[in-house]
Amino acid sequence: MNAIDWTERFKGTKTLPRLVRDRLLDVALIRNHKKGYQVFGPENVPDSLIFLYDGTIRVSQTSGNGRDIVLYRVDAGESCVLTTACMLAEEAYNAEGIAESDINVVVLPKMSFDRLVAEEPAFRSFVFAAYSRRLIDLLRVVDDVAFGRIDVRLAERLLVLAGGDREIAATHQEIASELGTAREVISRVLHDFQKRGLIVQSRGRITLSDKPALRAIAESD
Amino acid sequence: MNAIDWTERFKGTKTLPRLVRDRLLDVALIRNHKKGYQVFGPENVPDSLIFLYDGTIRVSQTSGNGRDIVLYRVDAGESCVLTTACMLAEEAYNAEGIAESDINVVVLPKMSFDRLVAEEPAFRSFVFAAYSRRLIDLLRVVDDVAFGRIDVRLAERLLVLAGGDREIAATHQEIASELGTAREVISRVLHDFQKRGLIVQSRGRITLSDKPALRAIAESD
DNA sequence: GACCGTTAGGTGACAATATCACTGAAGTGG
DNA sequence: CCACTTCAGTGATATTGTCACCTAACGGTC
Repeated sequence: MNAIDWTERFKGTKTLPRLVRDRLLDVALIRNHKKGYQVFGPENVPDSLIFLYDGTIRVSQTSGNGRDIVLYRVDAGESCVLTTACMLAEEAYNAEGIAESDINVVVLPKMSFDRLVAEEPAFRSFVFAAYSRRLIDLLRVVDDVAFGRIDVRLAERLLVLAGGDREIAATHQEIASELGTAREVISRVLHDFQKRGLIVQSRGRITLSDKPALRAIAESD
Repeated sequence: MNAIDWTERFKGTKTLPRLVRDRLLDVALIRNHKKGYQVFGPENVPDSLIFLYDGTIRVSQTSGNGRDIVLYRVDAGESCVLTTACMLAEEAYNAEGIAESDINVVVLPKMSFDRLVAEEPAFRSFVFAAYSRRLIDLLRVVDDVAFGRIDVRLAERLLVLAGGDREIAATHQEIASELGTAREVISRVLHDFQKRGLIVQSRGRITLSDKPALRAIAESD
């Protein structure tokens, strides 16, 4: 028996009968990983299903030459369905999931997962919702990359990264990897934002001094 | 009882017990649509699951100003899982599925679908495989758009569109919509291909006269 | 503090792609 | 033949990406 009842944490498990939940607590493992750990990747295809109990996982795609783009983030309470896709993929792909903070994950063996999907409607719709959510996320990424302007996308991402705060601790390179572009491009646009008084920069740090203006830019599409 | 046994056509249904298949034939509808019909779209979210018996569906995304990009194609024998994602989506999205030829689809009510997923492992893995396939497809699109060169992508797409044939009946605008770029860009690259003797153009028609060379360009990544 | 290596960021030149505004050429239906 | 529409070509310009190189800031060490 585990110390914590993680079944409380997930939409797909918290409404299940006590008996089923106890069985789950029995067969699932809880794992702790440090920030920076690769949860999955091309060379590291897990054979179990992963539920994120605590922390954030950043899922990104890497190009041949060193450029990256962030596809989406998995937050606490969500499952990481791309791993299941990876299992089934015969084609090459190059997405990877990196722990963006220290994380706690619940690892559910494939067999238990299968049984749960079969027997529990609530869990089933949880899983389908997770898949759908990711599909929609990817649609958004495609739209942004194919049709979006870089200043609009940057303003938007700055606001997301800052969250409720005014400060972001990130290098230009890291932000470029968020948006799938080159560092120089980010440097120039940030420089422009600074000249217009929207942000203040120091090494490895950006302060959003005019969030409303950034929001106006982000929403100009 | 339907005239044709469509359950023979799909990986997820052809291995099912006769009894289950007969039940399916009973509850599902077969619909015929003309080329150009919108199978689903932002204004047209179906509440049933769709299986493509015959033909091809082109799934594309539309930007604010008239640009498009093709996300993937649904071929005969596959299911169209994006519709299920659309049902669950609370956010706005702008993907649509258009019949690229006359099509026959099997429309399965959501309830029957649910029951089938619950009761039949073979059907369940068929559905999960379909989701995974689309996720992987979208990863590829993101990769291409974010990191790919336009001449490489065009060469690749020309070969796909031609299939076993040497000729393609498509305007520059249509090809631009495949790749999510502007007509002028396609015109210029095609012009270049023609000067290099790789293709011959006439109005609304492209002949691939040197496929090996195109393949070499397509694979130069 | 002085020294040194590393990383973050700035910048100019140029290439690739996108946008805009226009042109003419090729089909279509009267 | 003549309008009319659709398709394709092209120059000018804007945006974004690439390359080469530089300087500034930081972190250790002595």
